[in-house]
Amino acid sequence: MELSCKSEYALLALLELSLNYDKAEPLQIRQIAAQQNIPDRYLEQLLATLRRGGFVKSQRGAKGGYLLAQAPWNVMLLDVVNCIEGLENKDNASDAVLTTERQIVRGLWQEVQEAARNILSAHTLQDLVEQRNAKHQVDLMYYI
Amino acid sequence: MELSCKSEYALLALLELSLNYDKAEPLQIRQIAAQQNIPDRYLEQLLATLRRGGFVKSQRGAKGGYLLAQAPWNVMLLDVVNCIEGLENKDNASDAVLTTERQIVRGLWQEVQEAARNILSAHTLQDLVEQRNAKHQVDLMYYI
DNA sequence: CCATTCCCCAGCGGAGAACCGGAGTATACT
DNA sequence: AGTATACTCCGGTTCTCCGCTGGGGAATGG
Repeated sequence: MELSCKSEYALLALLELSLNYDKAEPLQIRQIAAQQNIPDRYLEQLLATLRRGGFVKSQRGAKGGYLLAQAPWNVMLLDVVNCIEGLENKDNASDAVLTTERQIVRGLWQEVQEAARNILSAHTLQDLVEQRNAKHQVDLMYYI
Repeated sequence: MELSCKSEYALLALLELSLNYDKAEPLQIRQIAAQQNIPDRYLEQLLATLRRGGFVKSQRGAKGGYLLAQAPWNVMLLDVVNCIEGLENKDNASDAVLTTERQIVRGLWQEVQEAARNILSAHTLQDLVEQRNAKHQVDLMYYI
């Protein structure tokens, strides 16, 4: 389980697109990148991956950009991370001759991974949006 | 949170040393490496790290080798992984200007990490030993 | 037509993982 | 004391991936 810079960028982009979900016009890479301080040429690749994963739709040409392909409450964060991080089917069954001790350590690792996956599959993009809005409310209150 | 090959090797070595804990004589790198199919010159480095971390004691010279520095039930797996993986205090507070969205994503990541840490701190080397012995029992039953 | 925007491929610098060698040093056995 | 054994410390190599940048091409709206 990995939550690298890559995943962070992807989640930020999807969050930004979620905030824009009700509007009809697409968001452009540049806008998202500027908003979240992400290098735009890099974000482009991540969005391409997300598009291939079916998370976003793209529209080319002038006034083009990206749109969320699914409703924010239907997108589990685990799926996003898996898509972006690559499902990494490790050679866990390789060698076929794992010592008893190795099996045990591997079992432990499975446990850890599952705990992580449980958390990530318990949240959707919608949750992030709501957290963001809640936090924004608080910030506004302090501002006033 | 990372459970790389490195950590696996380290845990295997410590597990092997735990099985040897009651005996007085030390285990040599070669023996551990051969037992678990680990490249010995690599294992050497990991054991050096574990020694600096206070997990094992070394004895030089002929009939030398490694010994567990603490009782297996006192060694939390989380500590081992932290020692071997490096505590990696990321620059989470860097820039100081994290967007609201970034804070949220970071919070999510904290959640995941804590879940992983909870599991790793809930187990000690002793648990691994017991699992191993239990599994060995089963294997013997099948063998008979 | 043409500016805009996405699309694809390619590479680069740095970091870390996994691994290998060699010279030095402490210890035990004889 | 002398030698073999084994750890210790220093370094280097290879490989992969991450984060990032660049160039050329294709589609689209005005």
